[in-house]
Amino acid sequence: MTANQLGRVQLQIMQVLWDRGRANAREITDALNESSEIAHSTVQTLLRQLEAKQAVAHDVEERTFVFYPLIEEDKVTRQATRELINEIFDGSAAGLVAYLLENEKIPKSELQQLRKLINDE
Amino acid sequence: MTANQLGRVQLQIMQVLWDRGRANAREITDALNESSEIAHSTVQTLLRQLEAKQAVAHDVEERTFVFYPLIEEDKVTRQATRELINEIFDGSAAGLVAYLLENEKIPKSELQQLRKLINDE
DNA sequence: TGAGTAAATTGACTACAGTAAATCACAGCC
DNA sequence: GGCTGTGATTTACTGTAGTCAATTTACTCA
Repeated sequence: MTANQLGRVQLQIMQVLWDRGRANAREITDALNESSEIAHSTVQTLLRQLEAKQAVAHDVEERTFVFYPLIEEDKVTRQATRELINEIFDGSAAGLVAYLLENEKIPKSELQQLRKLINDE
Repeated sequence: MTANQLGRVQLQIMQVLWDRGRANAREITDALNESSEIAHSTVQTLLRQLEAKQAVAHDVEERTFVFYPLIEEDKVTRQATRELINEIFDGSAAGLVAYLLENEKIPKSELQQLRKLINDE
């Protein structure tokens, strides 16, 4: 199956879980509500969807569900990045790097670190 | 709202148009069929959707529609890249660059050019 | 034992991408 | 004038994300 493709809000939920390791639905709703309004039942629906695609699982503790991630953040990062490279940058990671250097303003301090990185390659 | 957000196949259609400047539905279908099977009527449906969201427009020539892009490739590139940075890399373009340098094998020859780029910054 | 509460479950709806068959319209041909 | 092929239009269906309200379930405590 096309298992791990996440929607916008689904991804936000995963990020809460990656962050905390485990959390119940209420905690996730509260966390998401810090950036934008979302109903608790919506979060629960999305948790189900995530469970259906085996992105998360849950234990029962004190009769509430405590969710935890099954897929790794790194895998999602890699996959999302790859998708951008393939669909937009014609498969060239270097093309994306060049684009970023030319078009995104990167703070001096971070540029310094990147310079180090690239010279070590 | 989600105005200019393109689906997977919609993007492929746009790429054909950016490439050629203009093309009729048949030509687009043929181009897409080089990589994977897709019915002509599907392409036509998607062209309508693209027209509805004002991503393309058409002229009539010899009673067939000749489509051309209304949105610029650059805008889509920028927007897709920004989305990745914001959703996955916590808003940090430098973070994405670092990730790419560390995780994507970039050919030596291209690394050389990137080095030049980054040192000019 | 019954009220209150918190969580889970159910059900319903919108929106959109992708899929494509069926049908319509017309121009050129025999 | 009817036939055929091409392209446009119509219609229709699936799947999935996101949205929630309403209902059910389960437990606590007064």
